[in-house]
Formats: sequence, structure tokens, C-alpha cells
Amino acid sequence: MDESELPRVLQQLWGIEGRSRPGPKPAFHISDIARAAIKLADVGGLAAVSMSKVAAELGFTTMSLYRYVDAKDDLYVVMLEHAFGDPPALDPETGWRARITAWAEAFRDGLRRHPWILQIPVQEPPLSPNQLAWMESGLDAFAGTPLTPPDRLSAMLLVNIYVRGTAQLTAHMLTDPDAVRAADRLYTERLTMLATPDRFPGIAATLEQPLDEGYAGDFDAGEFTFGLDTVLDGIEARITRAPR
Amino acid sequence: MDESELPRVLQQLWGIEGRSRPGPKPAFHISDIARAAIKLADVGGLAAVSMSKVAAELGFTTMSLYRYVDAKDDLYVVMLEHAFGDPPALDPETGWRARITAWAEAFRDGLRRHPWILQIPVQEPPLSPNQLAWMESGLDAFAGTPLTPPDRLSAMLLVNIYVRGTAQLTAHMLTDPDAVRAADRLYTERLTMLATPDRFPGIAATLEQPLDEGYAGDFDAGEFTFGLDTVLDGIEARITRAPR
DNA sequence: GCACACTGTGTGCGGCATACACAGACCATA
DNA sequence: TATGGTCTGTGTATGCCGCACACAGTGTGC
Repeated sequence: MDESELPRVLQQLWGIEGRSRPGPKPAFHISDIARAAIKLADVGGLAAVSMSKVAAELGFTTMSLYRYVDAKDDLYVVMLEHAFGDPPALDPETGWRARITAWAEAFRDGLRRHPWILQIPVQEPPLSPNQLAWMESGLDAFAGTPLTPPDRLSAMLLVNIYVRGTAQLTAHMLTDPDAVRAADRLYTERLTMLATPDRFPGIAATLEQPLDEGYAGDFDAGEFTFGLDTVLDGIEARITRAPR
Repeated sequence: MDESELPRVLQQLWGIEGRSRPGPKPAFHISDIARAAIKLADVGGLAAVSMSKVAAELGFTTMSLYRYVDAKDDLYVVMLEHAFGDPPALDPETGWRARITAWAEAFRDGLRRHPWILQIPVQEPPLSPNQLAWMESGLDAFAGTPLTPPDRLSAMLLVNIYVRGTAQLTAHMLTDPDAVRAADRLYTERLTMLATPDRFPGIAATLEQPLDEGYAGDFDAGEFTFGLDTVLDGIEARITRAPR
């Protein structure tokens, strides 16, 4: 098992540098690529990120990027690694619920800052440093509970999935709040038209409620924590059931 | 509010046909497009679906598809609508837990049959007939519970998110079980190498367990229902708390 | 029977990821 | 100090892709 087996991008991200080599010095670093790509994605979504645009942003040619990144997918890995800041520092004094909640909110904030993250096709489980740091942080939230390590992993993944899922519903990838509201109204209108009470009584009943929040609505902070609490109640049930 | 405001694809899917019009009869129907596209995606993933390939599969030119579909995204809508069969018939005799579990498993089976569904970029909430039927079916699972309609929607979405999320983790888009196992072993190796106990004690502890299932592992049926039960425990807590 | 809306087709454009050959930069070794 | 080999960024080219647009033929409502 050799470190050199790691894909080049991961080697770069982990700072595994080969011995000094002949040839010209690299003109930049993958973190520069990440910065440029993230800048583009923040403005125009993931669709605005192309090899040529990133290269132009850096002032280099398209093909030069391939000296740092094997393929477009690697670019996504690099972006993801740099988009999130450090995982939150969790107060060991508080209970697991407060800790995992803080973790979930930090995660959600990251997704809100960089909505394009949700557009990245998930291919492989994470192996990059900061991603693992977030994993570790999430697992750490369950320190002191009787959950076994695999159960902690499952619980963390459950929260992770919840945050991702709700963020997906919320965003529609739109950042403009007016556009979101307009799209929301349009959706409700169309749904009201199509989901007639005779054929879709359940959906129609949902629409009758005064605030039509929910699926298409503005999934605000209150909704978020309410749903998260439901998930945590389930985890709590498992904790209570676990042998101490 | 006029039906003609609906995007063309939705009009087609709902079978809203304008009065008989001049001009040649259409040579095929969007369902033919769906069938061809799904066939391609089942074999080669979503990347194998292009306008030209779908058209070739049908024996027509690329541009002919645009008479039925406004853009590539509409093609995804059509594929999604046809990929799932009818929603499961839920036994009203059984409890809500059994019903929503059956619904979740049917949903999971659909995703297993057509893994490319998870690759489709989510853009808009569903408005097509079969999608609404699945929504209705999911809401119906909570019939008889004291949950309000919006709460039923939230609960259904929670389960929906869970199934999608776990399917995402499981698949890695791979259908070949050997490839999955190999990728799994490789991932565990690399993770063991990178997540050293000093820096990542939580992750390392997870890896020490005999079966390294979980994140990268084979998320089998047992894991699925176990995690689902956790979610349902959370919903049950809410049901118990709800005013009757 | 005729006007005209609508059909499928052909061509073409701009953008994309990326393969490959190349000229120059630089370190390890002699 | 000289030099060989390796690595750098560049230029060019290929084959896809989604899709705009003009066109010739079709068939219904008047």
C-alpha cells in the first residue's frame, strides 16, 4: 500500500509532495484553481464553471489546468474541499443534541453560501482533508453517548442527508429571493390547478392550509430546525434503547 | 389562470390536447421519447442520454425531438415521469408505519431500477401526473394519524429525503456488484491510511469495527430499514406529541 | 379547394472536455 | 560547470454536445 497510489488531486490536497524534481516550477497551486472556480460558481452556478473559464480567470490556457487536475471531476473535488471552512468547534460541555444541531447548521450555512455544491454529481465518498475533518467533527458530536462507532456514523449520515435534502428543496438553486417567491407562487397556482381534490385529496388538503410553506415554500430556519428535531428524536430513541 | 400557461411538456404529460390542428400528424409521442431515453440511461447512465442518441434510437433526427420537448431539461422531466411505475397500493388495514415503509421501499426499488434518476439535477418541484400520484400515495400513508396536512407533507418529505440520500450513498452509480466491492475495499484502504487515529479518532474508531459497512459499504436492506426506523421513530414522537 | 399552421429535416454555430505534439525551464547527476 | 532528462505551460485539433433557424412538405378548418 503506497501513498503514490492516491489520485494526484488527493496527493496535492494532502500536501504529499514528491522530492524536488527537474523541470519548471509550477506557476500556481490547486488552491488557486479552487479559488477561481468557486468564484465563478458563486456567481453563475456550477454551469458557469468550465475548464476554459477557470483557466481564463487565472490568466492561463485551458490545458494548463490538466497539469494539476486529471479531469473535470477532480476540479469538483478541489472546489468542494475549499468551499467549506473549518468544521465548527463543538462545545463539549453541551449535550449531543446541541452539538449535532450546531454541526448541522454550520453545514447548512456552507450550502447556503455555495449552492452549487448541491449540483455537483456525487461520485465518490470523501477522502480530502477538510471533508474528513467535517466527518470527524460530526462523529465527535456523539461523544459521550452510548452509541457504537458505526451507529454514530449512521446517525451523522442521517443528519448529513437531512441537511442536504432540505437544502435541495429550499434552494431550487436560486439566490434571488424575489425569484424564489415568484416561482413559489407559480408552483402553488399550478399545483392547485392540477391536484384537484377528487383525484389528489391529500395534496389538496395540504394546499388549503393558510401558509403554503413546505415543499416549494420558503424552507426557513424554523422549518429547518423543526424537521431536524424530528430526525434527532429518532436518534434519541435509538440512544435511549442502546445498552449503556 | 389558464391551462395554456403550462409548459408544453406538462401539457403533453397531462394529456391536455389542443383541438385538432392543421399540419402533419406527429410521428410519435413523448412517451416514445421517454422509452428510448430510459433505455439508454439504464445501460449507460444519464451521460449516455443525448438528444442525438435518443433521436437515433427512435429513428428520427435530433431536431425532431424539439417539437415535443422545449429543452434537454424537459427530457429529464419526461424520463422521470415514466421511470416510476404506479405508486404502491397501501393497505389501509395496517398502521401508518407499515404503509410509509412500503412506500419507501417501493421508492427505493424504483431508484435501484433506474439509478440515473439520482443523477438528474433537481430543478423544480414535481408537477407531472405520476409524480403527484406518488406524493399523494405518500401522504395517504399518514391517514388516520393526528398529523395536520402540512405535518404529513413534512413527514413524507423526510422519508423521501432519506430514501434518496441513502440510495445516493449506496449506488455510486455502479451496478456491477464486483466493482462496488472493489471500490469499497479501495476506499477503506485509503481511509485507513489517511484517517490516522491521532488526527481523526472518530473515523478511525469506525474503521476498527469488523464490518466496515456504512458510508462506503454495501448499504443493504437491513441497514436501510434500520435507518428508516430511526426516521420513523422521530415521526412517531411527533405523532405522539400531536393533539388528538 | 385553398390558406396556413404545423411537421420532420438539414445545416450550422458556439461551447465543451480533452488528446497530443512541442518549445522552453530547471534539477540531479556527471 | 555542463548536460540529459523531465516537467512546465502552450497551440492546435477532434469529436461531442445543445440548440437556433430556414425550409419543404403535410393535412385540417374554412
